[in-house]
Parts: sequence; C-alpha cells; structure tokens
Amino acid sequence: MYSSAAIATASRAFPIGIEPGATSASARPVLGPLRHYGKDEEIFAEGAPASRYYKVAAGVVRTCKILSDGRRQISAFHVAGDIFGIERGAEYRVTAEAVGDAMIASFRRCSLEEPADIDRGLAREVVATALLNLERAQEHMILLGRKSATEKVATFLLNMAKRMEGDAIELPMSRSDIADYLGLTIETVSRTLTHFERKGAIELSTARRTIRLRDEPALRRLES
Amino acid sequence: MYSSAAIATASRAFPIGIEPGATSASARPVLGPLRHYGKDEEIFAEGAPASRYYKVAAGVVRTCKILSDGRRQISAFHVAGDIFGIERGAEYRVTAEAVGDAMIASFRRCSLEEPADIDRGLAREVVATALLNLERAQEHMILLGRKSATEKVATFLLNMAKRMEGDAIELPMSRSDIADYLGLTIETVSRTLTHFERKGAIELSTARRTIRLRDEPALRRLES
DNA sequence: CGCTACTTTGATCATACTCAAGCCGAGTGG
DNA sequence: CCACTCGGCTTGAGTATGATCAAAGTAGCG
Repeated sequence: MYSSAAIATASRAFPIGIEPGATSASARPVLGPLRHYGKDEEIFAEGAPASRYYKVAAGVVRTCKILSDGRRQISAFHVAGDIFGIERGAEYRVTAEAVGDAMIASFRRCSLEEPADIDRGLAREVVATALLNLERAQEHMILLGRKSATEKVATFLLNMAKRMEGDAIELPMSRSDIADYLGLTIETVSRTLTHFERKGAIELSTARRTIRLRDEPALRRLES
Repeated sequence: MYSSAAIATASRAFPIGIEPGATSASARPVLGPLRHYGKDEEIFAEGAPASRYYKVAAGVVRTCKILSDGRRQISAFHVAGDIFGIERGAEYRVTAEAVGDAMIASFRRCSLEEPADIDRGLAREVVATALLNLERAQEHMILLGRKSATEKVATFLLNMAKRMEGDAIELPMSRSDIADYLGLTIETVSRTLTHFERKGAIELSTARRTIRLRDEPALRRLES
C-alpha cells in the first residue's frame, strides 16, 4: 500500500535549499534504487553497521535513540530531500524509522572515506547536511533543556508551518512522536494543543491531524 | 594572568583519538598564533561572521545559546585538542566563551569552501569533528529530553571521568555551567551531588570543585 | 579580617507526569 | 447497516519532581 495522504503531504514539504527534482534518484547514477517503507518500518537500527546514506524522496522519517526502559527521544524528523544516516564511525548511533509510508533512496557510504574518486558535489552535500543537522541539534537542545511545554509546542508548530509552506499543517506524525520529539508526554502535548485552540491561536480538524494557524503572532509570542 | 590550576586540569584532559602534541599549533603552519582568553571571555558571539575555526590548546570552552530572557543552554564543553566554531552558514549559531583561563589557536575558515588548495588532513579533521559533535548532540538530547535530574548528573559525572582519565575529577566549570548544560537549576545540581555523597557514591572536596568517584558501578546504575 | 562570589540547604510551590476514564473515527464482521 | 473493536486522542484528578524564593555557609582574595 502507498497512502496517498502521506505522499501528498510530503510533496510540498521540500526543505530549504534543496531542489528535489534536480537531485532525485533518477538524476544521480550514484544513488541506489528507491525503496518503499511502510508505517513504523525500520530503515536502520542503532548499532548496525553504517554502510549506506539515505535520502528521503517522499514521506517523513524519524531518527531516535531509545533507553533500556523504553524511553525514547526523537532527535529529528527528515522530510523529502533530506539526507540522513551520516555517521562518523562504523555504526549508526540512532535508529531510523518511517513515520508513515515513505520512499527512500540510498547509496553506498564512500564519500568521506575515499574523497578522490567520487562525486564531489555529493560529498559536499553530505557534509552540508551533517552541519545542518548539527545546527538543528543545537537549536533543539535549548528547546529541550530550557523551554516550557507551551513554548515547546508553539516552537514545534511554527517550525512545521515553515517547513510545510502553508497555513494548514498536515501532521504526518502521531502525538506520541511529537511528545518524544519535544521531551513531553502525549497528554501534555494534547492539553497544550487544546489550550491553544481555546485561545483561538490554532484550529484543530476533527481528525486532529490537521492544524491551521489562526494567530501566528500569538504563537510567536509564546515560543519564548 | 594564567591560572596554573586551570592549565594543570586541561593538560591531562585530552580527548579521544587526537594527539595534542602531534597536531599542536606549532606543528601546523596553517594555524594562527595561540591566544589567551580569561575566565568568561567571549571567543565569538552568536550571529557574528563565522570567519575562523578554533582549537583548544589548554583550558575548557563552552558553546551556548541564550534566549531573550537570559535562559541559557550550554550545548557542549570543549577541552584540549577539540576544534569548535565549525559552521555551515556565514554566521556563528552559538556563542563560545572560555570557562576558565584558556589557550586557543585559530585558523582561517577555508577548508570546506576551497577544498583543493589546503591541507587535506585538516579538512578531514574538521569534518570528523563536526560529525563527532553531532553524535554528542544526539546523545545529549536524550539526556535533556528524557532523563531525570539524578540520571543527568550521574551521566555527567561519568562522562567527565571518562574524559579526564582519572578517578578524581577537577571540575573546571561552575555549578551554573553544569546546570545550564544539563537543563537544571544550580540548586538541583547541588542537591543531587550532596545526595550522591551521602549515599557514598562520590566524595566532594572541601572546595567542592574536585569530585572523586567512590562507587562508579552505583553511578552507572543511576545514569539511566 | 571582611568583602564578594559561589555553593549549599531549607521551605514552599508549580509545572508537567501518572493513572484512569472516556471519546472518536476507522476498520471489521455479523 | 449496525454493533463491535481497536488505536489514537482527549480530558480529568491527584501527585511528584524539580523550580523558586530565601537564607546561611564557605572559599578566595583584597
């Protein structure tokens, strides 16, 4: 199966500075074939040999770490055009899973180890992605360590809105994913969203997966 | 002035996989001269043009982000041998400050932009450092988002002990720095440390800046 | 000494968690 | 077509963890 909703969402969720058409799998012979992953399917696991890089063609991917007792922290969501699975060492340090249905391209990890004989542009893109992820990680750390639940959820909504390029956000991920991304519980995420709705800052669809920003300035005041 | 205590601490705090002697400023003509920074002195500020990379020769450096109301999150501490100030864009995204007295070498940022005409080993070291920082950021996010105060402090002590290569940890940073690194308040950090001391897991010096691990397995059980 | 900065300790409080129940939409089978 | 179930989401009540406010202790340094 290949949920049309998931793909429709992803198709207008291209990240900053990357043209998905120009760098798609078909245009780059280096890339391996596109492969489909179903909801919650594992792409690679923490501790597995890091032999490949991956690039999202459609859908959304989460990368996370899990403690022995099951507590989980999602470090990032990756949307169409994003490269993930970049590692310094021989093993993946996070687990990657599809949030919904997703199409993922992959290619052999060689760029940084043998820099001479491969596509220089690709190597540069990989390095730039790593640095972008580091930037985002630094931004996310201040959210996790120093922001209140209200500020966390407001920041999350504004970031999603920016990435989605529209006033209505089709959330591809569950409350559980959002909670593990923001370092909260699902109850607190839910309560905060209804609180925003009561204040007229957002509008929740009946299915609760679509969010329309009604008062973006109000959210911006709340984000800290 | 150049406190001998700070330097003595730093001299045995070399990070994993980097020989400080072999890659010191004097051995690399690319590096600029060593410069001294005093306690809390700013090395670069968030938003400033990112024109140089920096490498710690002695002492400890913190990189942090600060919210408008003064809340601060320290994203990392850098010790001797560590490179910091690596950016993707044109501006620094974090502020870097010396924790105590420190000696810092710097070099012009050119490696990633003009990869052909510069030291390949240096470029590789810069990329490896960026990826190492990303690894640490991912590890730190699960600490910030999902660990209790007890687990955070236990993890911090074990990490410092690993970096310091000795059973006694000479903490170069204040309680305030530790709190802003772990996403806690100074009171909680202090209470947790005295709690560990009462349980016999650690031993605090009278000056409270030196910590000896008495029962490392106990801390390891607490760290998650 | 006595100031200052830092740390510890105590009492109280609030934010977000836990436990629990109920709701709603989607899918399933009678 | 309707009842049923299941998963995800919401709502509520009570609680606990860590924050806040306040004060006292301690080291370093003039």
